[in-house]
Amino acid sequence: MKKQKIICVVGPTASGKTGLGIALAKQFNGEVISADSMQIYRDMHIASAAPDESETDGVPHHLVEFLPYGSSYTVADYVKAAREKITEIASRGKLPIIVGGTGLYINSLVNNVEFVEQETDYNLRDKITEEFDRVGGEEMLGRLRQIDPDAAEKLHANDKRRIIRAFEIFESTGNTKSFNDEQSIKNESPYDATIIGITYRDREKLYERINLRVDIMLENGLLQEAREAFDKNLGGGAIQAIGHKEFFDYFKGEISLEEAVENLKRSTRRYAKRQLTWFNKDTRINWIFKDEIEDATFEAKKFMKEG
RNA sequence: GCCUCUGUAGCUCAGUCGGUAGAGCAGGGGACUGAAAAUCCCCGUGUCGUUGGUUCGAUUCCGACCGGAGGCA
Repeated sequence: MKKQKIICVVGPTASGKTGLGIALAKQFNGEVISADSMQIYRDMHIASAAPDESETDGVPHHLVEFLPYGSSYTVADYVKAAREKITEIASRGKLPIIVGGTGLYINSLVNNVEFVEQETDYNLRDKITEEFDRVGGEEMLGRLRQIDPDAAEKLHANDKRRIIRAFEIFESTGNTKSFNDEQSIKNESPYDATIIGITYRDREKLYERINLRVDIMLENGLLQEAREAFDKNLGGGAIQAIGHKEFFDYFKGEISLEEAVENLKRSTRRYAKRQLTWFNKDTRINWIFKDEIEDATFEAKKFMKEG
């Protein structure tokens, strides 16, 4: 079976993924599928740095700003939607270009992780969470060791979310997390992916870009957008976004605007660092260092020819 | 000019009754399979301003010098 050719553009925030993705789409007759866990939501255009129409320059963008602010979305939802988009784009004879910084989403898609067809059971999750809060992490990890020692071994007692999820899987599917994980990657990926990573060799330069971008977002009305999010007071995935929550303490009068801005810049820097940790271990990535080369698009094209 | 205080990790500072030092923040490294921009784990050597002296031994005591803050003239 011939594999479907796809291009992925990954990297930390503020590295220039969006621009590179668009440039490649224009030159190779492609369409962009976002792999960004925040750009999926509406009403956070500025904070999520979703591309403007002036930027996209006619290149179709998929899975961007299509969900209501307060809704929930999961990796499984993402992978399913992205696969459909890839098929659809390819059927039109165009090249699918995945652009984004959410490592979990990209990895799951490219590695063909197959999730169990099942809705998230939030009631079950709440129930297990209550139990966790009652007996503590050590006890819960001990119990997990009884049913799924392999999973337990990889987790720390403080890793509440993952311990809870392990029980959630066991109780809802009857299988252990480690069994499910194993099953999920049995089938070979249908994609022939060329992965291009973009970043700066000098971390300081990346951080300067981040700080600058936050200032620009503020000029573009970030505060107003955050204020609206604060007033909406909704749950869901979007409330986790960097760019809104950092202002909430300011709106409550607990910190100054200056402090809020500093917190936002710091959160973004730390996020970029985590993204780099994620991508750095993926040996398939062809890296482009923006502070060392003159033309990122030209460099990216070389990798595409090799692939 | 004189007096007092001060100079320790990138920053703010603690400390050593003389045996070469530690917190917070910043930062670094790692993990990651249904919340992932989330969540979790690990990481502190720095000419203790410079230079002499006392001492077995000085970042710690003494002197001078060079910075900084304040006070008196």
